[in-house]
Order: sequence, then C-alpha cells, then structure tokens
Amino acid sequence: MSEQRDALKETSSNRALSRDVALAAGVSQSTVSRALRDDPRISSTTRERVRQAAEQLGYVPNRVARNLRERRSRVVGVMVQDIDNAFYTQLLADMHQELLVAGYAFTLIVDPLHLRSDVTRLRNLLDASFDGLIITTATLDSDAPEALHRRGIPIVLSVRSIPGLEVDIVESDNVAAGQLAARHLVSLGHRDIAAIMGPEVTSTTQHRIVGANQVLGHSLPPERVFNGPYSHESGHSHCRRLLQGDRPPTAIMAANDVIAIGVIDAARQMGYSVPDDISVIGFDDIHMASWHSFRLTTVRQDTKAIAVQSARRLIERIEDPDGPVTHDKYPVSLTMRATTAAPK
Amino acid sequence: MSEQRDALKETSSNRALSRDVALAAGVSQSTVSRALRDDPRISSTTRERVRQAAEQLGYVPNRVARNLRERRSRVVGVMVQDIDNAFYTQLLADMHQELLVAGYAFTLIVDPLHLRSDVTRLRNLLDASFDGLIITTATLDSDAPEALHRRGIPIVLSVRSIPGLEVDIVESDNVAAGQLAARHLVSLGHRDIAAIMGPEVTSTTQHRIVGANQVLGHSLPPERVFNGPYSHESGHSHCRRLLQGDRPPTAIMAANDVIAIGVIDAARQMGYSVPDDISVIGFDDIHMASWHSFRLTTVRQDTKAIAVQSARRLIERIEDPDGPVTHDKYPVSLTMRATTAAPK
DNA sequence: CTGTTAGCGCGTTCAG
DNA sequence: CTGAACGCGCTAACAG
Repeated sequence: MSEQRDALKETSSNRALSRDVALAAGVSQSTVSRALRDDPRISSTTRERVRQAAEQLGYVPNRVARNLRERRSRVVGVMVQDIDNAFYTQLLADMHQELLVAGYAFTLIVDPLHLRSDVTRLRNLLDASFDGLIITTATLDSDAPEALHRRGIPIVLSVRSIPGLEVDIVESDNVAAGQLAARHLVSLGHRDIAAIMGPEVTSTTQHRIVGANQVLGHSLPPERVFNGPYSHESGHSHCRRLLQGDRPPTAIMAANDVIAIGVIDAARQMGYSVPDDISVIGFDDIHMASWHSFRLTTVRQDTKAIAVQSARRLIERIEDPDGPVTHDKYPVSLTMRATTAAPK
Repeated sequence: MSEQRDALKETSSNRALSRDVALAAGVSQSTVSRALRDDPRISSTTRERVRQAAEQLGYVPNRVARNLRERRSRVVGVMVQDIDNAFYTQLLADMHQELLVAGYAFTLIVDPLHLRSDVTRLRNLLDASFDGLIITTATLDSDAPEALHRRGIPIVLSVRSIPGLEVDIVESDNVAAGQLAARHLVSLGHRDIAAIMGPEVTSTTQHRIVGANQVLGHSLPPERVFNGPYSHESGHSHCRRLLQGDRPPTAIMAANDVIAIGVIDAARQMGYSVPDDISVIGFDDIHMASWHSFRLTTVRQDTKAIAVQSARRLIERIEDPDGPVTHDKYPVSLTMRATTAAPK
C-alpha cells in the first residue's frame, strides 16, 4: 500500500520532461521539441526515434511552460449570467464545440447581474490569462467590456450589445424580433398586451420594446411592462399579479422562453387556459419550447449560429488583433405553436 | 484611428511587468512580488509604495508564469456528459461557486458517451495541466479515470462511481433510491412497472435497478427495462412505444427527471392522463420538476451537497495527494407531487 | 526587512 | 540537419 503510494508519487512528480525523452533517444532537448512539433528540418529517422522514446516514457509536453514561452494560453473565457438557464446552456454547448475544434479550451465565468462592476472580478479577468473573452452578459451600463478592450484583451459581445464600443458583436436583430412578436399578436386581434421583459439595462430588452412599439404605433404603457430576471419564477410571479389585477391583458410577451413557460404555468395554475383565455409568446425557441406540455409560440433566434460565430469571431480577433471590427446581426423568425390565439 | 491602434497595441504587448513596478517603486523585483502577495516580512511603507506603483502602471501578475513556477495551475476540469441537461447545469452551478471561492477556475469538458476511450482525448486531458478533475461521466467500462489516476492526477468521481478504483467518490445512495421509487409504486398498488433507465454501463442505472428489484422481490423482466440516453427524447420515444404496445404498464420509473418529463409529454400527447392512466416517477428533483406543468413525483438527490462536496474533496486531494481515500454516499428522499397514484 | 540568484519546462535563436 | 544557450515572468532559497 505504501509502496503503491510511492509509485504514485513518483509518476506524478517525476513526470517525464522533454529532456528525459532527449536522453532516452540520444538527442538534444531541442531536437525533441522540434521532432514532436513536426519541424520539417528534423530527419524522419530521428523523428521516429524521438516519437518512440516519448511514447515509451508517456511524455506529454507541459502546457504551462509552453504557454509562458508562446505568450498565450489557448484558453478563452465565456461569461454567462446564469448557467442554470436553458438558453445559455444551448449557447455554451455550441461554443464549446466550436472552440474545441479550434484548439481552445474554455473557462466558464458565471457573472450574475448583482455582482456588476466588482473591481476584484475585473482584476481576476485580467489576471486569468485568457487569450480572449466571449461576453454574453453585457449591460448598457457595464464597464468591464470597455475596460477589457482598453487593455487590449480580445473580446466579443455575444447576444447582447453595447453601442459605441469598437468591438466585435454577434447578436440577433432584436428590433425585428420585437416587431415580429407584436405583429403576430396584433394580427390575431390583441390590443391589450403586457410585456414581461429582462432587466431594463440590456440591449435585448430595449430593442425588442422598440420593435414592439413601432408595430403597435404607440409605447406600451408603463404599467404593462415589467422588468426582472430571465427566470421561470419571474414569469410566474408577474403573470400571477397580472391575472389577479382587475383588467388582465389578453396577451403576454415574455423576454425569453423560460419566462414564457413561467407565465404559462402561472396561468394554468390559476385556472386560465392558454391560449383560450390568454396568449403567450416567448423569445429564443429553446428545445424545451417544443415539448408537448408547452408547445410555445416563440420568436426564434438562431442560437447555434450566434454561438458558432461568436467563437469564430473571437478566434479571428485573437489571431489578428488589428483586423476590421465586425457586427453580425442574425435574422429572427416566428415559430408558431399552440400558445397564441385570437382573444375571446 | 491608427494612433488608437498603436496605443492599443502598446498596452497589450507592453503590459507592465513586476520589474517595471520595481523600477517605478525603487525596489527590487522580488520585493514587488512579495509586497503584492502580502508577505509579512515586507514593511507596510514599502508595501504601500509598491501598491501605488502597481496601481499606476495597471500591473497584473502574469498567471502563466506563476503557474509554471508554482507547478500548478489552479484550474480544474469538470467532465459532464451533456451540458444541455438541467441536472448537470445545477451541478455545475454549485461546483462553480465552490471552486471559485477556493480560488480555482474551472474548465468544462463535455464528454459524450460516444467519444469514449478516444486516445487523443485522454492526451488532451493530461496535456491540459489541470490540477485535478471532477468526473461525472464515469461508466463501468471507462478507462480514463484509471489512466488519469495512475498518472497521479487528482480526480474525484462524482454522481457515478466505478468499483475497485482507489479514488474519492461522491455519490447518492442509488440502491436506496431504487428501493424508494419501487416501494412508493408498490405501496400504491402497482404490479406492472416499466423502467426507462440510462445507459446500462452506469453505476446509477445498475444500483437503482438492484434497489428496485430488492423491493419487488424479483427482477424486472427484460422487456420492461429500457436503456438510453438521459434525454427528454428517450423518455418520450420509449413511453410512446410502451403505450402503443398491447399491455402497457401501470407505472413508469424514469432514470432522471428529464426522461420522466419526456414520458409525461408522450403520455399526454397520446391522450393518457398522468397519473390517472399511468404513474410516472423520476430521479433527481431538478428545479423543473416542481413546475406546475409537471409537478413530478421524484426521488430527490441532494445535488447541491454532491456538487459542493465533490469540489471540496478534489481540493483536499490536490492539497494532500496522500490523504485517505474517501467515499461520500448521500441519502435520498421521496418528493411526492402529482404524477403518481393508484392504478385504475 | 530587502536584494541577488536560481530555476520552473518549454520554444527558439545562433552556431556548427 | 542538430546542439548549446537563452529567456518567457514569476516565486523561492539564500544572503545580508
């Protein structure tokens, strides 16, 4: 047992180094380095010899040392608001895939709204030696993106944007999204629409409200617009309050599908039928929206395209810091299911 | 514009180093290092001077260099099967939190079943210079955990376990979980129970079936046990096939809540009422299980405790590689909601 | 209390 | 085609 422990210790601390491989192969350390990196100047015979020795010793190059030498880490950070939210996990899954094939690992940074502008967090971000960052948590008043950008750290703003910042942006056309939702409800005959949106300081919320107002021909009255987190609970509690009020709306526009599902749950729980008594429309079109229990009508964003493109843009920026700044804006579309209908 | 670019370039490549701070503060480079790390031997006056200079220059220590020197990265890897699955995201959220406060960053490794025993993946794991790994994807036939362990890399097996491997394990008492589910169904009067489980090669599946069989007094017949991925789709399609068969069961035990919800959706879609026509019980008790549309009866695991303890055990193992191997087994409990009832 | 010196393990000139 | 020597930026051991 203690023998086993010793053996274990040995393998962990006496991990083979490139110089060990060199010794075993009878070449110099730099030859090992070159051979394993397929440097064309190394003859195929010595390359093979080195390969064998490396294999034998179970040699794996130390990444930290390489990072120090090459002055990059091949790790990027991805900031999300809330990992326990289906929209972000779909986004993360696709980003992960795209980054992986490009040879980048990724570190998750959960960045809840209430921790905004914490100085130590910003320091940690700078300190963490990321090659770049994908930020999905930008708010109109957040300063971290600008601070990072000024430091010369490659960033891309994904999903949400900040006007006036000269960085790459990948987002949906949220004004069009707001228009689409409103037009759908209006064409069904709805005149009294409530909106349960995300935090006021996000570009998505602002843009969608602008789009909706354009279609309605007037601004949604303040008592019909609610701001809150992107959670089931928010949709649930706001809907509850609306339906308990003396003049419930005939339709509810939710800022995302998770909120919309909260709305549906609250309505059903109170004995209302969706869509007969009240129509509900969401945003995103996450997988769950198509589940039979919900069959949610929603404005679809191309989450996958946004995820993939965000990763690509970041990698491009890392590899060419001075390239032209890009702004991708993806179209949205209406996915009609079973939660919207004409008002009674 | 080009001036701005130059400025940007300068800040990014001419990032201040500790020796720059030293120069500015009129001390040696090692004093800077010590002062900033609050070494008690440094006088408060020079510490303050160094602080000021560092602040002025916007100095942030280079983490890669520190990692090389300290021979550790303060990054751990967390392997999950599928990030777009509510159980794992809840787990990840709590692990993230716990690792964060301990000063560890974390890299997500999505490790789908079908990529099992890919040699390059193992190499990447070794190569990535993690201080340790939390593995939630262990299967009874997976070799990566043992390979990593032999290499001396600290690992903890979380959620699922492998017998005979001398590593830290944090899991639920899944035999008890199987017993609990079966006892509940049997006590309601169910005699014909089907099980839609996860992959056969996972300890959770095995243990829960064992527990269920103990209570039933016999083995579930093979035609009543289904194996598949932990997905809504799996629950949905298996349930569909069961209900289309000529002798549908009166109750279905699902391997987790996501599968159970798929089962509910399929049943409802086919015009069956849950629980009047068929009872459904899940495992995990994810947030979604309590949503009004589901109100799922389920065997609760203490996901948060498992997440937190996995993180702690890994950190302990990193800091003391030779400490005693631990095995945490958390109790489970029955959360009764509205998807189980006596058979008709 | 502080400065000097020596690596951490690689990739990469610069010689041969 | 290969080897010797150097340095990435930091922490730690050793002197004073």
